[in-house]
Amino acid sequence: MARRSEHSREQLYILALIAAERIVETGGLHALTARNVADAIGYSPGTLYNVFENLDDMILHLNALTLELLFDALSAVPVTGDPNADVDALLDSYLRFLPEHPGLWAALFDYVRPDGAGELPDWYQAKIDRVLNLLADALSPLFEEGQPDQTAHTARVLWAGLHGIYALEASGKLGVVGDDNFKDMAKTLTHTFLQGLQHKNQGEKR
Amino acid sequence: MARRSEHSREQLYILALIAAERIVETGGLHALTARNVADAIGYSPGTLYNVFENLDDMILHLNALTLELLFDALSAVPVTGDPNADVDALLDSYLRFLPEHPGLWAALFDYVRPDGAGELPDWYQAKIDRVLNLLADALSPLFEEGQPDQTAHTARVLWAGLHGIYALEASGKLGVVGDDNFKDMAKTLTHTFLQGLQHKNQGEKR
DNA sequence: ACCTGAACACCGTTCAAGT
DNA sequence: ACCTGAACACCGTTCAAGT
Repeated sequence: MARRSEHSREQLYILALIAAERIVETGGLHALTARNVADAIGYSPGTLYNVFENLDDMILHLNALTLELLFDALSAVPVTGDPNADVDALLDSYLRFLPEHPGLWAALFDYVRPDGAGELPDWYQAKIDRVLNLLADALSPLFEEGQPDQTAHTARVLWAGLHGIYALEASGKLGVVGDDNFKDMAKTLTHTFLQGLQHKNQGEKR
Repeated sequence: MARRSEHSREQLYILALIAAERIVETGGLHALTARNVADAIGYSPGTLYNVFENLDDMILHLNALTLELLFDALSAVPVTGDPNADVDALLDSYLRFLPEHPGLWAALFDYVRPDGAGELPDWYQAKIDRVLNLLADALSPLFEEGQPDQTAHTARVLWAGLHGIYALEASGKLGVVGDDNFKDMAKTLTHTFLQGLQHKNQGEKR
């Protein structure tokens, strides 16, 4: 049968990702199946495997798109050079982004890759690094020059911490909570953490 | 057929959870299926549904057990009343616990409940609260009396933050990393956060 | 009362067959 | 070259039938 070619490979790619977002937005991560995506774009399951290696690969591409959108949102905030103000502005932008794309966010962080999936591909790694670098730049005035590793490490810690709050709080894993509580917790973490960074030198040696 | 009753309901319950731990330890969360657990304990899939409501319920019970084990480990650390020392001791105990039970930990935090699963049951919520209270107790000297809400909130933030580091770092979602890096990040978060708490009053108003 | 195992409605993935 | 749709080996869950 077939040879429809009503859409190019690139069109199928973007159609699939748009459908995937809608599906996960509507029915959660469990609804994000190859058959559902295929149905949504009017092709057979097999066609997806012409565009993506497998479902894991498709979700990876979806998540890469999310990281791009987040990068765009975060890179739009002006940098003043004051770490408190800059991190706060990034946080606000982040907190605005999340509720606009709950499905994408769930796919980015709730999705667990199969055991044999191996390391993240370089092109994906680069998208993560780009976001982390924005945060590291905002934090950098708190570190002496020539401590890029230390700065990057700190940015990763804060980013991971924020994710943890999202993962536990917004998904209800800590129990009874509204999702505005998520914002409070994110702000507590960020402000307290920044405060700690600024007083690190006065503290006792580890 | 059947009516073997070689094991009581309680025996089946514990057998299933032990098998579930071994399976997730060996083959990851994706291998944790009703059929695999049933095979491992020598019963048919249907029997599991006699003991548990469904697979979600089984994993919830597995996770409750993990929280109990963690509580036991954490509650064994002596409390001195010095928040720095006490939180550090809790952190060390936590960091020792994780690598001893990687499978249990993956089930606790990587498992995403289906959308229709509803709120966490009270008995499960209680297990979470018990662990969080240990952390809140250690932090309490940093807060004035009569601020139990503030203390609990802060404990949740730190706990969620640590989880985020585990979730992103130990699962490779931030990219190239060894798992000893996880410990470094956990310590950075905890120490910086504690430092921030101690200097909160001197800081500028939010 | 307890357990089985077949059945139902799903999965991800592959691939011969068609155009 | 591209797409289909059947096929394979799986899922979670239910339930008539057996002891």
